[in-house]
Amino acid sequence: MNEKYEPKAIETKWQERWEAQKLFKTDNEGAGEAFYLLEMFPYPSGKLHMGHVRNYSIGDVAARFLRMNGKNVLHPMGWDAFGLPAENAAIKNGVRPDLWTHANIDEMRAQLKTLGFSYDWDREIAMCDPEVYRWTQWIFVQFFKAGLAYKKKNPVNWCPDCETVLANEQVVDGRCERCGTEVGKRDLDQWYLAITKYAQRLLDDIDAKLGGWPDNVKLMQKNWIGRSTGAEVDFPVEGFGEKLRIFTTRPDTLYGVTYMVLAPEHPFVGPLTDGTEYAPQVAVFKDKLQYLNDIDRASTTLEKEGLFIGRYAVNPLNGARVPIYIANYVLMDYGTGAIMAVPAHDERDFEFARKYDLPVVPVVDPGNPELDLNNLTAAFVAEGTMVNSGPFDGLNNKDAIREITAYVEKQGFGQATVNFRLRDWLISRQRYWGTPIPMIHCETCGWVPEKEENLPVLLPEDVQFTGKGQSPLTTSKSFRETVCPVCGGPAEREVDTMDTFLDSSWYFLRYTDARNDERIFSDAAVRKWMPVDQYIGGVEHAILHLLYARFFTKFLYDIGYAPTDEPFTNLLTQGMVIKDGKKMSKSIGNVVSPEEIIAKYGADTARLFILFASPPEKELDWSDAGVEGSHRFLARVWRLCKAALDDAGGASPAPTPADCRGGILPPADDDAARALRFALHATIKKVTGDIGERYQFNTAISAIMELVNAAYKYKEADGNAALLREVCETLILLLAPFTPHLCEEMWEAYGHEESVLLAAWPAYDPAALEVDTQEIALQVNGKVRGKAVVPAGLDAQALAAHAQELPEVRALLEGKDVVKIVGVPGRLVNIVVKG
RNA sequence: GCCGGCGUGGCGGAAUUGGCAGACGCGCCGGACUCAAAAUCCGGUGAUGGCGACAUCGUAUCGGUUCGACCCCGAUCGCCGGUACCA
Repeated sequence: MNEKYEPKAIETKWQERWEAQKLFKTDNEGAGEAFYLLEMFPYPSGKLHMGHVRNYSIGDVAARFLRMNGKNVLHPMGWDAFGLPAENAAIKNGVRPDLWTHANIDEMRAQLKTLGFSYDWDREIAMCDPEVYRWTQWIFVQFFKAGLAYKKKNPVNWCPDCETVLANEQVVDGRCERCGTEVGKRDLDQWYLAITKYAQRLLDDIDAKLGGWPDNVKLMQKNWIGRSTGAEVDFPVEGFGEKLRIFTTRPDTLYGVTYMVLAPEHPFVGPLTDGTEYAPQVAVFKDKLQYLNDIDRASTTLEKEGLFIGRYAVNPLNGARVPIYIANYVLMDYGTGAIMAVPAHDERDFEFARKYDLPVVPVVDPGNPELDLNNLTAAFVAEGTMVNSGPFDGLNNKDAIREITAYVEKQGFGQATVNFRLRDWLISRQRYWGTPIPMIHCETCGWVPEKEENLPVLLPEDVQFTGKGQSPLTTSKSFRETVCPVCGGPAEREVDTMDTFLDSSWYFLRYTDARNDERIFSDAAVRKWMPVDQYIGGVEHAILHLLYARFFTKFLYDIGYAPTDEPFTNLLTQGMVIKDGKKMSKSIGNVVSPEEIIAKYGADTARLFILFASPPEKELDWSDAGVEGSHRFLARVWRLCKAALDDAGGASPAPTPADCRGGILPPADDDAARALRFALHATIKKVTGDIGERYQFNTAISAIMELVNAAYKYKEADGNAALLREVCETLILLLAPFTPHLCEEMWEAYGHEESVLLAAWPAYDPAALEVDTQEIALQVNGKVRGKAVVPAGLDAQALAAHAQELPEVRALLEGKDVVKIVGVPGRLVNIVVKG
């Protein structure tokens, strides 16, 4: 071993050796219990950032730990390679998107290797590879065949900057998720996936099957799916042939309806007003709304505005005649686009009623004498007793929901319904750099899928990147013109490509059998590995990616391809990397580049610091001084292990770990040695639990630091060289998942020929943790008043009894009246006294 | 607004779930080594009072439950995240 810890040479040496030995290659037939460990794959932007380093360091520690524990670990990496930046580069600089992307992939792969991550590169996939997107297209065809992919003309979210449509999920605060531009609306004919058909299952399985997911992610998905139960009720309209259907979650308030509201875009608005004196005002009102963008339209702070349209509806329950309005606060794309308004019990309706002087009829009585029901100052939305509701008076309103719904159904006025907030997934994109939608339009046969044996439908290369609102594929005549797979007549290909979220919705399945060119993956392979045992990634994917991936997996399960209908058993969402209280970003200028840190301190230091600074799921506050500290620690470990090795007579003959632990080396059995052994085995126990069960790497590292401190103390006191060597040998194993290069180098110096990754994870020896006595705290009325040494293993009662005899306790109790004594084994004795 | 989460030294964070608050690291202070510095090693470091063994206070604030509360309950304040006329 060198005198000094020099990471540069060590890291390159071991990275080359690992690669040459294919150390990280995983065999589908390999021995050991299968464990699928996955980190979210990156978009190949070209440069790794600290978020990546954190995500992949967490995964790599887990992977190496599991391997050392005898698991057969699948730990793959790939590229979410389709997407806008490549296309923008093409528009701006005329670079081919595929070349641009592959250059970035090469650069990022090299960076990942300099960090020493243990990926099986033989399974690497890039979603832009035709051999991969072939299967993305195949899945789309299966969706189509199952009736779950359809084309529909609809007002869609349109990003004027990206010049493409966006899914609801990709509109964040009324802005494009990708570029931040305000999103508008356009009427377009687009492909959808019917995710709403899976809404109930996606919701139910959150509680039924996602026990290993964080609660906040589960809640976010639940809210996003947004199930609400209620009833649809038909209101006859005076002088109009059709009934007006509304959706309500509060059928108990049906007797309190004082007006109706339609969304301005509601199809009835025209027929109800055309040719009437109200028509011009209605036109003006609708016009005004058009000028509002989505952000203002959706804002709750926008003042409610409405317009009476001159017609009346009739409440089917009590025959009340109520006016019909159109208003800006009712949306066409939820429920039926029409509501019954109950101002007494809905805040929005109340606000509107006050403004337009509409009657407020209370039907739920809170039973609060201080509240004047006939002069409400705000809507009453809580529980209460039914009033003004004919036969339902006197019921609790919760019960009335059930009773009135049943009555409505019996009378044929409507029925109980469930509504979801979740919309079908719009997947068409007017872009080049994505998976072509493998559909063909034929004048006679309509939309038909490309034959599966003809997949992939390749991206054409003879396209022009104009950057204008149409898919660049439109400009390729050779692509567009084709023949109908059904009738053989002339036909046209779909020119839009797929949302890139489709790629990430199934990539994890492909890793199980990444080189299969006949099937999306073999049954045996997917059964061997799926579901992913541990998935690790950013919480920003809590809704979009994780919901889509669940949807795809359920679908593939239903058609017999996936062995489970949930993809990810356990999920760890890692926190952001921040600096000076803000997210690292170029615009703020607080970015620390991983390359810099690796160049200065080495990959091991970077990995160690990023894991030590914070528990994985929390935010990580970057600190340059902290990095320095981590580096110092590694140098300290190096010196300790070198000294221990030299003092114990060098590497030769190389003892096996078992020799070291079992004791062919001279025994040391004094108090100091026993204390160090205790520390060693307590550390093994703690680190094993922290990595294997809790995923709390920061406390695992601090425990290792404590062991190092204890070893130094022992060494300073001229401790036994053989024991010190034994401790260091185990220390190397404990640290190996975190700082693999350093540990390989030391492991080799300690006389081992095989990689430390192939060594067995140390097991703690319970015998070393046995003690005769232990120190406990002495409390009086819950306040610590002293310490005492007591025999180990006393139960609560025996401990309390023993305590009474202790001189320390007697001293504390002088002149006091003991009420009782509480003993907590191994911890403390609390003496409760009077006065 | 609604739904979550969080609030602990100068800083990052421990306290494995009701049992010795502040582990570990950073920073700072002191000592050893050195001609000197760096590096390294050792020690100290929540606040207040005391030379001192020690005492009092202390986990956002106020109150409660308990022998015992950072942890459980109630109220308040602040920050973060999700979502938002979803009927």
